[in-house]
Amino acid sequence: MVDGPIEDERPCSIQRSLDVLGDRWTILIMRDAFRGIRRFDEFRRDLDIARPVLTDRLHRLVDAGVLVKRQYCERPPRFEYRLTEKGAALSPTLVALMRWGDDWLSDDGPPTVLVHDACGQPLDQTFVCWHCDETFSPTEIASRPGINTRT
Amino acid sequence: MVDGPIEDERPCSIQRSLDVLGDRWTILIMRDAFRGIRRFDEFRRDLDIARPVLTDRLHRLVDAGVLVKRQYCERPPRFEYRLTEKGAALSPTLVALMRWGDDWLSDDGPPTVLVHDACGQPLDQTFVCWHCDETFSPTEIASRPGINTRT
DNA sequence: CAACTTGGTTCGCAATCAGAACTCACCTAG
DNA sequence: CTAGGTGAGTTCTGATTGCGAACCAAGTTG
Repeated sequence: MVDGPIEDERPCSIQRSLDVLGDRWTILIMRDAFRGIRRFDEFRRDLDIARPVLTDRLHRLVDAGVLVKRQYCERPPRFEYRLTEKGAALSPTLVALMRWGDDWLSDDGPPTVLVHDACGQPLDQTFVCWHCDETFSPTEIASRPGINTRT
Repeated sequence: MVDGPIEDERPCSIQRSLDVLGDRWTILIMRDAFRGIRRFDEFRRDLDIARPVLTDRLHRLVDAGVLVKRQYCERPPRFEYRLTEKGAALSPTLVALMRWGDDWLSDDGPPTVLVHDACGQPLDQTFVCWHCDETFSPTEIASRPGINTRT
């Protein structure tokens, strides 16, 4: 990313995203949700997180609309936390984090490889300009102020 | 992302990435670094972060090889923190976070728009399979265990 | 010389966290 | 019918971590 100024009077979107995701556990909880984990105790065991903290984080994520809590069994009462559309939209973020870890922190090769479901070949994540109809690298990014559609 | 299992005995790459980036300030510091902020006091003023915390985070980022501390002025001694190649490689992650905030947390339009430098049109971030030579959506992702290149 | 700037370090207090124990509703085995 | 187990928490207690304010040092400006 070219380091042009990304000034903004309104809080930047990274800041807003981090207001939801920005603590030590939340992103790991979302990762687990993507891996198909749904129940309180599954999260707890997988992450080895203190119960009160997990309770709090799940509630926050539900409040943020990223997960939904759903009772899937009346008797005994059992609940599950599922990704909403908003939560599922975080996949590019998690993929980007995962790939950075693969590329820069895993000297013995990536623990897990993401592949294109259709052909089984490793996938890549790129920037694309639909106007020029080409993919390009981070060095070709510029930025400009957004248009406030409300005003 | 399809919720196939992403099991791994070795710590997952998201976890590893978060060991470096996973606290309330670090990603914001990196965002500022991308915006061209380099000096201690610039970070401090922009983020409104406590000095001891900033000192600590900058040192950690330098230790992690994501920033370098460089003295650019002898008298008076002045330092700057710059992105390394490893740090610059985080741009897809920051872009993904920013776009999620734009799409799901900014009801009055994105504060800042990233564009393709060559044409000035908004960019997109996608998954691409070079084998099939096509871009695709998160629902078409699968995963498999990585090959341990060492063993 | 005094005041100011940059880039910190050292305090003490406050919020946050982890761990263990407790609760409560239900289910299962004996 | 009781004993024990599970899922999904809540409450209580230290221990960490974070923060704000103050301090410091090197250099520069008035």
